[in-house]
Amino acid sequence: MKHTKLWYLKKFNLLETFSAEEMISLKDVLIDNVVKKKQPIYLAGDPDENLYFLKEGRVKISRIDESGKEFTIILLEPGEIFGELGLFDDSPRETAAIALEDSIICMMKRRDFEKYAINKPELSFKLNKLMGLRLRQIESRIEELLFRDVPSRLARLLLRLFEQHPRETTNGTRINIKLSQQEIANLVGATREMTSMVLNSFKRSGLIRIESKYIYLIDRKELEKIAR
Amino acid sequence: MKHTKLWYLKKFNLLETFSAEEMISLKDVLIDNVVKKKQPIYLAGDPDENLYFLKEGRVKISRIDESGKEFTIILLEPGEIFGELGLFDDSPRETAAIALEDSIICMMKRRDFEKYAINKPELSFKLNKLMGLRLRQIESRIEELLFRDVPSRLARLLLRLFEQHPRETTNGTRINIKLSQQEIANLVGATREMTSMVLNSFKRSGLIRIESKYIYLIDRKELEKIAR
DNA sequence: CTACTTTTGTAATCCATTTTACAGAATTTC
DNA sequence: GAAATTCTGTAAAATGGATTACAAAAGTAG
Repeated sequence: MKHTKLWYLKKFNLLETFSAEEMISLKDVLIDNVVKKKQPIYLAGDPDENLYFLKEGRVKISRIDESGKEFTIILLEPGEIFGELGLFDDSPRETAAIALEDSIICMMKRRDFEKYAINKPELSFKLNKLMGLRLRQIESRIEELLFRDVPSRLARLLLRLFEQHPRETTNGTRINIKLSQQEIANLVGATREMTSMVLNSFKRSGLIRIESKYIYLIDRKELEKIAR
Repeated sequence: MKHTKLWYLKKFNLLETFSAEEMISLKDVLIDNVVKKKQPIYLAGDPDENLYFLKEGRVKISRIDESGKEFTIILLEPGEIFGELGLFDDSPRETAAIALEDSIICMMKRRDFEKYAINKPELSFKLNKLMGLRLRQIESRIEELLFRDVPSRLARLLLRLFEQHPRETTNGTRINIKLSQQEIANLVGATREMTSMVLNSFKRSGLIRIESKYIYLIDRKELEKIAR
């Protein structure tokens, strides 16, 4: 965790790459879209034609196996780009993107993006960097899955979420997404039951507090100890 | 496994992107290097300055945790590019690249590559595509780790290796890399002991045959069944 | 060819996590 | 605001795989 805080989030708002005029010309290819909570933006198996920008709300990217088991690869916050980033690949998607809250998604045909990218090496570079980052993130997740137990993984997840989706309130810092235990379980790669147990043990030890599905940070030090 | 055989391997030989003249001018920035079996090309923590092309031999890319446990992310064959592909990122490496055989590596400063990429959107595109592919591959590995048991994972690994590193001999198809059980274990995310047991059960059931560390395919159908 | 090192086979024990199975709480819907 | 649904807490039983612990085999070096 070299790049703390919002480093990776803020750095990669790809739309920033475009100038004011370009943004105007982009309007024709960009289409805004409202997606209701729990609705999919795309599912595994869909053809892979668009790129998306999350303007408002929260979206999760998940892999779901035949039996319905789900693993959530990443939670996105506004400003982030998604939609299998390996450009110009016509194979169907292997992930699903699902809105966790009512969200506004802005979408663009891959081909159109490609046109812009040709004249804007900067754009390709940014995308490259972003993908490199995602690659690393996901490699870390594998390492966690293999070498850490559930309490450690959960502590790590919470710390990550406190960094990536923080919200300072009068009652302390909280993760600014309402997550069910099932969603959390999908993020750490454990069962809902196990997640419940560990989460409650964290509560009892005074590491966190949960109020109407918002998780508040109480004792970062101790959480970090468990994260190892 | 949509893209069978050598699809992803052959498609992405980045050096192909360059014309004959360019290759000549590239000679100044490309440096050949011989690496002995078991020697690292780079280790986690190293500054991240070069890109590499594997010309001859085999290289594995691994994550190794503090206690020395290793997980091998990918095995590379000649023609493949490696070295954290998120260009222009100066953070230190998180993976290690280690030669599995005596290998010839061709290396290039990131900055130099960058210079070429600016005038060659095609190059960035290819790299993008490659990274997208690696991203997917690694996401599949996560899914496997979470949802499949060791026999299934091992069967899948073998099938993958028979596709990616095949060698037809008079005694049948074999995986053309000598892998110890430990290496295999690192690839499936299991212990050496477990890997030994399962590998032997595969032998006993007549799915594979092992001769001086080369694994030969006998019964693909049955292997696929176990892979589920 | 012999000694040394690395790799392999196997099996008993242990343990973290899943599975199964409910009951109670909280939310959403009508 | 009652009924239906979806979430949460907990705990006993089952289990897949890690750990531990050696001995045997294979490979390598002197």
